Amino acid sequence: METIQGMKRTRYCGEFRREHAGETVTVFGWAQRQRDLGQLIFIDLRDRTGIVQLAFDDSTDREVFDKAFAVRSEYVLAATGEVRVRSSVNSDIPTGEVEIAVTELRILNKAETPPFEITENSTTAEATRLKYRYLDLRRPDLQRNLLMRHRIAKATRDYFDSQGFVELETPMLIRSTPEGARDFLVPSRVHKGEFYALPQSPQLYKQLSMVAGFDRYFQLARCFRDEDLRADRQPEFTQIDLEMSFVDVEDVLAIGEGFMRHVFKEALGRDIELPLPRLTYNEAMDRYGSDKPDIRFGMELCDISDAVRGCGFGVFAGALEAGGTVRAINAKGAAATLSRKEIDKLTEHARGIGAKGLAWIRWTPDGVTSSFGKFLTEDEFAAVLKATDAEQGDVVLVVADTKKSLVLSVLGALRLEVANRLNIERKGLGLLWITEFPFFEWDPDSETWVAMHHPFTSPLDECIPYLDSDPSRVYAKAYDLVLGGIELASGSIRITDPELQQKMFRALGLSDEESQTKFGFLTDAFRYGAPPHGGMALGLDRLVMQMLGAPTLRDVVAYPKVQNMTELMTQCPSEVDSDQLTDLGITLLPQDK
RNA sequence: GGCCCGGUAGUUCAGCUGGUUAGAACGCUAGCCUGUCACGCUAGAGGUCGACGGUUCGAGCCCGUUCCGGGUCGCCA
Repeated sequence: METIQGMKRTRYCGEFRREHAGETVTVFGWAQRQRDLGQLIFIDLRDRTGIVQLAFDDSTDREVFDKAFAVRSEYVLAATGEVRVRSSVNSDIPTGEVEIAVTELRILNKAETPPFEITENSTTAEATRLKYRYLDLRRPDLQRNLLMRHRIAKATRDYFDSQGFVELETPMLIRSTPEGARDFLVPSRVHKGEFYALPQSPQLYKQLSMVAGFDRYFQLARCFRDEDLRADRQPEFTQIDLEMSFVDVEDVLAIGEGFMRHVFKEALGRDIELPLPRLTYNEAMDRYGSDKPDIRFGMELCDISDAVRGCGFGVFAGALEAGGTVRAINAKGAAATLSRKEIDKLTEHARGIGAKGLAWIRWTPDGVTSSFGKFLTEDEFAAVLKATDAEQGDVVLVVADTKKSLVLSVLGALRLEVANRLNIERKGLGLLWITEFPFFEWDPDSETWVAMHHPFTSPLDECIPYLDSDPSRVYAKAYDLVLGGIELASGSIRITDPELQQKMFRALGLSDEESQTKFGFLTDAFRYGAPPHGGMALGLDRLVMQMLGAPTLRDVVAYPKVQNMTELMTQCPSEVDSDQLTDLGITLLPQDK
């Protein structure tokens, strides 16, 4: 092993071009591959910018040549030599016209054979790569992803700074307010038996910062939620968190749109047309069966209730009589792909998410087959075909239920499932706002109205009279930003009227004492002059994922956790010394297993 | 917690109806090779078939349990 003493990098590996020929340079990096041709050795030297070829031949000192002979994959090297034009050009790489004729080579560190090759588009199982994440991160695709993440974060800070936002850091050790997601708890050593929580979001602090007069706040905030993972959900993640004073919904949306335009332009060079399309929550549910609709393809839901009202099919008639609905999606041209067997699988899928069943029409060149056609009159069936715009080649999937919300959500999920199975092409970014969310949703378990948002969300002005009389008619000044079928951002205008806030707490079943204990500091603050304010939070990880077209968040997070909430590299979480627990006043209960 | 998919050399995979000593490619090791760039050629090493138990004369293959990884539902105000 040798030291780097006296050597200084001239240029990164990926930067060498024909015009550098003749220069004497020093490079550092990892040996991607060594090719030994006997009297001739080549080493591909790699750093985060790319690869440059080191050449050793009969003009090379014997000692240097022997050292090159001993180089293996992933050795860490320093090399000095003259840049020269190659006798045989490699047009596949940007540096392929030149090579470095090495006069000094130092092996800065050796490397064991890595458990998988450091190459782009690795086929190695993700679990293996995550165990050796530091090797995985050497791969060009992940390097590019994380460099892109850096650029996006930089563009974010630039944009909000240019719009007069101030970046404030909010605490990581905060009071637990177990309303929404589960908190991660941190035991207090000084106050035994008491706990901090890690923030699920800086929500309350950013609102307090508005009371403090900062007017416009933003932060790239680490957030923590102790809930199960998904491809687009990690237990810790980064939010682009912002809050603005003296604003209403339109002002926040304008900033959000301006940000999206800026970040897409800066990071991808892509232009976004403003204003972004908008759907109200109800429109989104009616047309796509989702509050985060993927609008990059069609297959919208259609209401066939009128076509089948009073028909002889008990499932449809029964649902409608009980105040339900019958809706359908038309998978255009899917008859060839979706066999009876495939439809059965979709039926299973639909049952799995709450549907009682799935009715269908399949129109092949051989004719129309249907699970329910025989129960309908010819006119009724024709009306269904018309309402769903069905033609030869189509498959129509129908869901009926007494609960409209169930019908919509099942069809919304089937729409995505079918689109995936058919490999339907997505066009555009699918960027849009969802507005006018309902304020409450009915929870059949507790038989109460529960908030769809946090309790500081302001109702639409015209809905305030219905707060007590008819919660179903109350809509919120809340909005989501959807990108390619995932919820990218969520925000609202907040309540600043202490009386209205109290009313909200009560409407959500919190007693005055409870709300005072949990949120007293906020309501107290609001008594000292709270400006009207609102904001939103955008998932940075999800933004990067969508901008790169990555299939999972793990591809854009440097050190992600896997589904069971562990990290495969460091093996956390882990047990701790009993001394540590004693210090915290914690005794563990015996665990199963 | 439910449902679905997967686990065989370091890596990616094959392995028939349960039947002799579990194969291939890449990687690795050694030798040869002066223009390679996925170098080439020759030889070699490398396996707890995730684990445990069961069925069987015999299990990589069948059954049960379990562990690990992925997707999804619940959950995520």
